[in-house]
Amino acid sequence: MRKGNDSYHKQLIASEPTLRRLPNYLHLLQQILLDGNLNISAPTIGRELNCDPTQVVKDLSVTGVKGKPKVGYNIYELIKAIESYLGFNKVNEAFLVGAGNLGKALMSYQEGQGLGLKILAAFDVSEHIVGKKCSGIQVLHMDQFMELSKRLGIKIGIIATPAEAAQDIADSMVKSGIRAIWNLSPSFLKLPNDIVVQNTTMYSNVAIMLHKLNQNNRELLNL
Amino acid sequence: MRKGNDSYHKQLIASEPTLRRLPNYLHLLQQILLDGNLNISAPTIGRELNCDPTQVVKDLSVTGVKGKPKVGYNIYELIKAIESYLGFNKVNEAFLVGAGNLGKALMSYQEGQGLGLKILAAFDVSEHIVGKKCSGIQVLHMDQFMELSKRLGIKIGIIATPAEAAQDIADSMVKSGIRAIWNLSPSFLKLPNDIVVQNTTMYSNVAIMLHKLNQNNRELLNL
DNA sequence: TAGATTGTTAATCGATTAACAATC
DNA sequence: TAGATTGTTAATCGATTAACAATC
Repeated sequence: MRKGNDSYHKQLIASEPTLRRLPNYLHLLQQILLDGNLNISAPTIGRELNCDPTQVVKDLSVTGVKGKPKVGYNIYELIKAIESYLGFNKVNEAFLVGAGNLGKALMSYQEGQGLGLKILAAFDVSEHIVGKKCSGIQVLHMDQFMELSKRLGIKIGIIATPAEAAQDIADSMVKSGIRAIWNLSPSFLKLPNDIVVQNTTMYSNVAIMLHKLNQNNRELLNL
Repeated sequence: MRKGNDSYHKQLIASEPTLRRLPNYLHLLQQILLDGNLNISAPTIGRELNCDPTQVVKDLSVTGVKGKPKVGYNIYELIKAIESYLGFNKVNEAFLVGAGNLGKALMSYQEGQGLGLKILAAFDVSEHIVGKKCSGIQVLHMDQFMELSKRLGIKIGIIATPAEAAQDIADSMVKSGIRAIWNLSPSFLKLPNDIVVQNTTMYSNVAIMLHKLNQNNRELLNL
């Protein structure tokens, strides 16, 4: 199976923690590249990102990029490899539902760094926002969602609505052929198993932070 | 050490995955309680949240709440215990810096479910927003941040600014006595080790979602 | 060459899952 | 009582860390 080809790299499956760290590396590398550097070593990355250098090496190994002892990794090559591994280099077209504050925030992200996603259009039901443009993205009425989504063959849906509306929207998304849903509403979606769902609730982050803070306080009090 | 007291529960340390799941349980329980139910079993929670019942049992055990075989847990008791465990029952006063779309989204969360945080004030530098109110929260100029933060003894800071401004703001926060920082900007902060930092970047979520989606596609193609 | 760094393999650590006794 | 469910203990699984040989 393609044994003779050195440049061939079997797609390794990264663990979720690794997957979560890869964008951090990517972000750092993009900055370092701007500074005019060509190579970077795992220990340097570790120092910058406050994590273990051997873990950096392990994480980066999933991309198939080989570093050189004493020199490190070629930054440009690494960036391209991570982008490719994460699918950030492809045009990942998505529809966004919910053009409130959170939806607008996502649309403005798009203008800057990009998120690996290309939001083709946003949908809402409020008269105040439908028909307007946010960060260059047209906001359409939700009525048009199903037809447009089907016609354009959209595979990724983003939900940034209040919790109550989320399940119905998710169902519509699945019906229209969407395969992956990024759910930023604080509701748990019931969906077929073959649909990829990524829940991003703000709550869990606060929970972890408060717990660490309380833990710290307890240690200070010697409990 | 307080051995005779049955109601005494030594504060167990939950793993980060557990901590991440607890708010999900909490959210479900709050809904179930509204439906008029009094008790809930781990298998039921598991079915609702699509996760393993034994894991639910293990996760809930950190709160110290005891369930009854065949009956399950008392929902109200469980809610109170999780809230208390996560520190959501206390008034966790916080200052928010950055009243753009993301900052506004956070402020509107506050009105609804609450996030376990009480945002006392928001700060920004833009004339367009300074002096206004968002979701009932006053937006002040960043110039006032340090003094007010010190005077009120604020311990939690939230950063929802562009990446460039984040490090300076974080430094100001530390200087003014803040002990925990929730960083929603896509930048890595360099801070003293005793400061609790919770980074929440949108990127990692997209990364995981795209990866799962591509993985799914690959499976469909039998690769 | 010497020393730093990669990259692999093994060891440890921790979380999840399974098994089962206790109990309502 | 019988059966469902808790809750603990053990087994498995997986991720991180450590050790070290390879190599530039």
